[in-house]
Amino acid sequence: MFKRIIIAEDIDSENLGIVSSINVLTQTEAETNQSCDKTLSRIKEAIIKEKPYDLLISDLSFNLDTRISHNITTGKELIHQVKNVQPDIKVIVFSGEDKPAIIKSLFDNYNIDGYVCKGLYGLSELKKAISQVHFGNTYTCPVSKHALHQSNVTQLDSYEVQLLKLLANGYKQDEISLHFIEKGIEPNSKRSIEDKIRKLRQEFDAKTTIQLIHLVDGMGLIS
Amino acid sequence: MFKRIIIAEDIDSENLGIVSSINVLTQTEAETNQSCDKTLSRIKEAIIKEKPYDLLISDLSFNLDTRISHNITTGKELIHQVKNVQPDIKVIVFSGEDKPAIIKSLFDNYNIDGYVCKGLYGLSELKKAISQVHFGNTYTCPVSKHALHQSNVTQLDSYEVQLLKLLANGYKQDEISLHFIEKGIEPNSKRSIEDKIRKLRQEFDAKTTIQLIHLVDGMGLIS
DNA sequence: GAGTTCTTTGTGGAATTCCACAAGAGAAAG
DNA sequence: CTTTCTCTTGTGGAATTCCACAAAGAACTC
Repeated sequence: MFKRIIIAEDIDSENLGIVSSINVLTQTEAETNQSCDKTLSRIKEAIIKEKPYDLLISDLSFNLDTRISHNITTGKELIHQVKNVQPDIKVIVFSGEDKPAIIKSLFDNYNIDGYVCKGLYGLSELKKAISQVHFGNTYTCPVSKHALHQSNVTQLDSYEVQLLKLLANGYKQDEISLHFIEKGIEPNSKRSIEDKIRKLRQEFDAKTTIQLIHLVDGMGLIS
Repeated sequence: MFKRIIIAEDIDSENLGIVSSINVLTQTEAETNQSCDKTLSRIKEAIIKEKPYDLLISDLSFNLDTRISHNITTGKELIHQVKNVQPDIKVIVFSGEDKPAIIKSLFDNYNIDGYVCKGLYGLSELKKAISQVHFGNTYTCPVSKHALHQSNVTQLDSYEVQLLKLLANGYKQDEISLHFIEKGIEPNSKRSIEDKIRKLRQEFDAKTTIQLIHLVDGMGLIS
C-alpha cells in the first residue's frame, strides 16, 4: 500500500474527514496542505530528501487566502506542475466537480490515475480509488463514470475553445478573424469563422450564438 | 446556546468535520442529513413532536443520489420551505459559494442569519457564526463580507433576470417581445427589449450581448 | 492520375441586431 | 396646472450576423 501520501485540499472541514479515513485504510499518516504552492514545494522537498511521495490526492478549486499571492491557483495547474517534477507519482482527483468534459479532460490531458466525486459516498469511493490505483489501475467513481459514459461527451479542440473564448469576451467575428491572422492560426477568414460558429451552433443544438456560449459555459468547456 | 441543531450537507467527508467541531462548541449532538428532502421531513417531524430544531446549517448545492427522485434539490429551496413551516428557526449557510450576488440574495430574499464560506478557516468561522447568531445577530465570514462590500454588488430585478434567461436560452429579441406580451409582462415592445439589453450591456461593460450573457453567467446572476 | 469528398474562402442578399433621433405617456416637482 | 424628467415606443438606417450557392484547394480513395 502507499506509504507517503500528500493531500491538497483547501477546506478545513474536509481535511479532517479525508485524513482520518485514509489513515485507517493505509496505516500511514497522510499530510494535507491547504494551498497548491505549499503542496508543490513539499513534493519538491521530498524528492531532494529522497523520500518522495507516492500518491497525490488533489482537489480542483481552491478558495485561497487573498492576503497572500499565489503562483498556482487551481488543481489542474498543480497536477501539471507536479507531473513535471515527478512523472511517476500517482494522482487521484477528489473534487465536487461532476461535469463530464472536465473529468474527461483530466484523464486525457493530465494523465491522472483516479477521479472521485465528492458526495454522499465520496469517502468510501476514495478508499476504493486508492486501492485500485495502488494496483496500477485507474479508477472513476460511479458518479463520474456515469458522467463519462453518457451520450458522447463533447470535447472541443484548442481552435474551437479559442474561438468560443474570444466570442465570450466580446470579440466580433471580423475581430476574431484579425486576431487569428495576427497569431497565425488557421483557418482565419471571416467566412470560416462564421462557418465554424454555425457548425458549433448545430453541434450543440443552439438557436443563437448567445445560447451556444451559455451552453458551453455551463458545461465548463471554456473555463 | 443552541440545543437542537440540524445540518444539511451531502458530502460525507465534510460531515465528520462539521459535526465534531459543533459538538465541541455547543455540547450537543448535531444531526446531519445528506439530502434536502430528508432534512425538511425531519424538521417537520420535530415540530409535531414539539421538539423543534432551533438552528439549521445548510449547504447550497447537493450532489444527489440519482437513483432516487428528489423534490428539493438546492439549499435555497430547502431554506425557503423550512422558513415556511418554521419561520423562527435560525439559518446559517455553509457553502463554498463566494459569488457576491448569491450571498446578497440569500440575506435579502431568504432571510438567513449567517453566511460562512467553506475554506481555509471555514470551521472556526462557522463556530463564530453560531455564537453570533445565538445572540440574535447576523454573521458573515470575512471572505463573504469582502465579497458583499466590494464595489456595488450588482443586483438584477426579476424583469432583467427573465430577459437574460430568455436570451441565454436562444430567444431572439422579437420572440422575447412576444413572450412578454403573452405573459402580460411590461415593457414588452421590441424596441424596449432592445433598449433594456443595451442598458445591461452598458452596465456590465460588455462589448457584445454574447459577452453580457457570459458575464452574468459567471456571476451566477441567472442561475 | 482521375474522381470523390471535405474544408476553406468568396459573394450577395436576407435577417437580426445595433444605434441615433424623436414623439408620446406617465410620474415627480414646483 | 405647468414644467421637467424618465420610461416606453416608433422609425430609419448602419453594422453585424446569418444563410444559400459556389469556386478553389487539400486530402483521401481507387
